[in-house]
Amino acid sequence: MKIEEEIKQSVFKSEYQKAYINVVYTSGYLQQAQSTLFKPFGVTLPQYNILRILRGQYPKPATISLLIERMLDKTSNASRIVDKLEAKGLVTRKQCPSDRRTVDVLITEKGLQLLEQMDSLEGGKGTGITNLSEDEAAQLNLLLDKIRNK
Amino acid sequence: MKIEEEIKQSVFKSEYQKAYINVVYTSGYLQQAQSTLFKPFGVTLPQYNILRILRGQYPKPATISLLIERMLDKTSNASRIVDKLEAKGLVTRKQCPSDRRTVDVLITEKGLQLLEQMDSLEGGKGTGITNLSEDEAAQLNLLLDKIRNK
DNA sequence: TACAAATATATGTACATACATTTAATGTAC
DNA sequence: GTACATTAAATGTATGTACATATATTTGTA
Repeated sequence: MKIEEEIKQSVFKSEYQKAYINVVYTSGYLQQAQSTLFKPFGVTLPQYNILRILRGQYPKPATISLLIERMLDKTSNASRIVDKLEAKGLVTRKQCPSDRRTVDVLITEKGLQLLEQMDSLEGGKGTGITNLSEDEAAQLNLLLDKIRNK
Repeated sequence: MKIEEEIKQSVFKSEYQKAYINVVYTSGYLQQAQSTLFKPFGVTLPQYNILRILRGQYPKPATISLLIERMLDKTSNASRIVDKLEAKGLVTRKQCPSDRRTVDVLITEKGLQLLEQMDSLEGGKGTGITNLSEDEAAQLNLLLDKIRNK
């Protein structure tokens, strides 16, 4: 559906303003879809993202700083999301001996197994961007990268 | 900057997965920029969005349902955002006489003046999508609309 | 009319975000 | 080596999101 219909606003100041709203709206749309998909697994989207980063590091641990650096939303609070994951037994946290300010966060076997289950879900229909051709997806990536050119 | 560099992940499962992450990341990037811009005015982004909808209706009031329908994030809680705006004197809320279940929310003079100030900000550099040509913005809109084709 | 279903809004709770502050450990200048 | 700045992580607080539930009102229907 066109963005005009989605938010029932027919007039935009410019194609730019429309694009801004469209990016934000589509992001919400995609995240909500994925969040619904993940619900049965008992992890939220931010928690899932942290788990994926940790799997990328595995079997090395990651510090909180590294998690922040790689998170999609850099201003979010990694400490507290790791709290939740730790409470569920999906990660462990222990003080790093060489620099006692930092914390080694490591995904557990249980965490790895959970991700594997969730992968099978993603493997099928994927990320929600199923209506585009590969070329269109690539084109979209170019345009989005260009937006962030500082 | 390319999304690969932004989140320091060099490998994606597909152009689709990359596009998903890119949409979400870029949305956060744009919103954070706008939020920073708006900070001095003492309203958050969701609050600003509600104010804009109310101005669109002015001098007619809007119900909470109408606000939800037009909000970018439809699952958010309009009632509580209106609470905050009311506390700041930017909107008024009163029970509608013809249907006492509904509430008439109306932007105040103070709210209109605030928006006008903020417009001047937006009017200049605009929405953050300043690196695209008009054609590219239009192309982006097409691709994003297509993603949401159910 | 009575009464169940639908609608509009508000509220409770868990989680996350945004941003400032705190605490502890490390690095560096003198 | 003490003093001060820097860094890493945690914590406090206000706001917002997601979702379930509650409350009041209206609508539809037997």
